[in-house]
Amino acid sequence: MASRSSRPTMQDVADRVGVSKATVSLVFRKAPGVGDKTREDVLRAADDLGYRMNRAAALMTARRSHLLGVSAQISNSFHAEIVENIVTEADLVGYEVVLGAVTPTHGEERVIETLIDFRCEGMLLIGPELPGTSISNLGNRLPTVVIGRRVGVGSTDVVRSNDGRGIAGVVDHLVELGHENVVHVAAGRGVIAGDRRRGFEQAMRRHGFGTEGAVLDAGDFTEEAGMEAARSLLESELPTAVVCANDRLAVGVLEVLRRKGVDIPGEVSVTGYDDSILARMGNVDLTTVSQQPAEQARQAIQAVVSRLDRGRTDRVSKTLTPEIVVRKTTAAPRAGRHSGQARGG
Amino acid sequence: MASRSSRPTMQDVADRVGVSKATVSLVFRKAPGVGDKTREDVLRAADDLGYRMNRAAALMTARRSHLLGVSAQISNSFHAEIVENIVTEADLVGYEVVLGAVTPTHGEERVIETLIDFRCEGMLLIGPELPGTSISNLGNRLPTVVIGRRVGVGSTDVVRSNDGRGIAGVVDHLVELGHENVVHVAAGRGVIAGDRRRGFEQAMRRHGFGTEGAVLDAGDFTEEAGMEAARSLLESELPTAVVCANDRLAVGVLEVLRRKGVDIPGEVSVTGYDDSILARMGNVDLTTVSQQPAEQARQAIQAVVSRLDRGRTDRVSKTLTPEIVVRKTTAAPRAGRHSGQARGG
DNA sequence: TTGTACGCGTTATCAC
DNA sequence: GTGATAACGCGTACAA
Repeated sequence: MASRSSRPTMQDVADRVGVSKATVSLVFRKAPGVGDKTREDVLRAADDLGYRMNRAAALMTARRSHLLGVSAQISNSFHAEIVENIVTEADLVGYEVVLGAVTPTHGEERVIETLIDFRCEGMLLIGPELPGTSISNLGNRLPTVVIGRRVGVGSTDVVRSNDGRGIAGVVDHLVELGHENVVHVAAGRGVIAGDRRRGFEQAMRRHGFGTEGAVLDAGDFTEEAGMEAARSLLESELPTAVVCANDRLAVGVLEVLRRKGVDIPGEVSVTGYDDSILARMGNVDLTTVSQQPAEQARQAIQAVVSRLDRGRTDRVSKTLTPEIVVRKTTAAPRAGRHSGQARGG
Repeated sequence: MASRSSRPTMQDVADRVGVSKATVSLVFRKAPGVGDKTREDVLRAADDLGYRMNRAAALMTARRSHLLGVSAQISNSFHAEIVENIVTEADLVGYEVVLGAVTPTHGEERVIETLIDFRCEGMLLIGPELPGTSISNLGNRLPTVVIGRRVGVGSTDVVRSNDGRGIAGVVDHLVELGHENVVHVAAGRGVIAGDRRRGFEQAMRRHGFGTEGAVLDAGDFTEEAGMEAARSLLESELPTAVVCANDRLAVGVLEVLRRKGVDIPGEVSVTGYDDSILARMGNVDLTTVSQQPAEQARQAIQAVVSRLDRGRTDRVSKTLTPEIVVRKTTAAPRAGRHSGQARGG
């Protein structure tokens, strides 16, 4: 009897049916070249024995792993939403996702190395803050898709939404409402933060406003940074509108302003970016910008898979057009106010 | 020269130093029995060659993998917060986390099977909705810790916060404020939802109120379910307070009530559960219950690791005491109102 | 420290 | 077209 103490192996299944290991392997990989009857027998025997393939063993020699690495900052609900869509899409094309969580104690480089160690064939980076050269190097090692930001160097695939245009839409909206004194709460020196900041500055200048002193760098994309930025704003005369680099910052800003009794949007308008669940719900009702996470996930999977399964080699760079979502945190400024920090140009 | 086209192997490193594979293996596993000079030589050679261990190969024969599987619903920011803490804690004790995302298209069973295939030695389930017997079976296969819920059967380790008591604290708080007409928005038939629902009913009865018609089942823990529940509440006379099974439900409830012009907490008080970022921030300011995610993560890691590294065999069941966090969505009911749905008992 | 026998699928290559 | 045989991959474990 082929019942050892440990788990059944492929050989056990083969013995039971009276075929060779190789045949069993073919059956499990759904490869052609096995007769219908044999195939059925193998599957039944495997089922009887409770056999499951040993992934470590398979991974060791197989050319393909059908594994995709995804690095994301899961505390960001926008990232989480993209991840969910990626998992679904990957499933549809026969791939499995290995998810690496980027946290304050676990940097992106480390997460990526781990994903590679797990033999991922392709890599999806959600909103990476890595330098472009690092991303480019990674892209040379294996098919990589950057989601949500620009990459200046190299030939890595990119799926993103036009951040500059998204922020410009927000500025246009505010200017239409009559705002002249607008401040941007930026999120540090990363590429995404930079694009949004530049988008803000350009839009302001286009409308004839200066940008001197109109940008306040919160340092990163968290609620805490937003709260800190708001406290800093409160130290001098408030602008009539605050354009935040993402929803989390906006939520932090709202939190602090509101606690100080500032009426939103009566006294100050506030906007976010991402249209995350945070923005859509519960008394926040944030005017923000949608980045179509589901669509970005779909395109990203298409991009890796076309390289992996169909040998595509040319660079894909897909830029979606973001859409402003006007909710309740923006309104016309109070009459009689003068512009303060943002001086006319 | 040992430069093949493919990646360098352990043998390449060994050849370069003039030692055996076995020695190199020992060095990389930080095992004792290698002289200091040899160790240094090996590390330097490995560095020169750009050698990285082949995890698949190691996993195939090694007794230990030092991998922990974590199943979580990352769209839930409370889960995400626990995951982040787990990653950090695992790091400190020399383990790596493999994260499985539970989504609408990816059930828990499937996620867990995948984690096992990856050779995880221990499993951490965050707020699982699996039947107790499935969890118990899993616990018999490998060290498992359930986080955030009770498990009636089996001897699986559990780290949780006392949900019944948490909800009771909320009810006490509302009753103290003078509420008599309180409705609970429940989240379906899962264990967590059940505990909270029962906690609600018991607390109400303890205060002398009936529970007939005082529970509205929203079906699950999402914002959408909360919105639907709120619409249903609006069809008849509103209660003076709504106790939701978690923050996401509460946020959905708030969203709909507020859009209908209901004053919170003037007309209706609303409470959540989890003290997630959703509750803490941005105009929501939700009265809720803290479950100490960092502490739960810490204890959960301690639990698996004590089984894995120190051979513990007795069951661990740690129940933390939740703490109510009173914010701005609860207040005394308007004078002159009569109790409606929740009839006195 | 070092041989060296595994472990468990995969992938040629070969026979019918 | 079906299936078998055997070599192979890359560390680990254990005896020497």
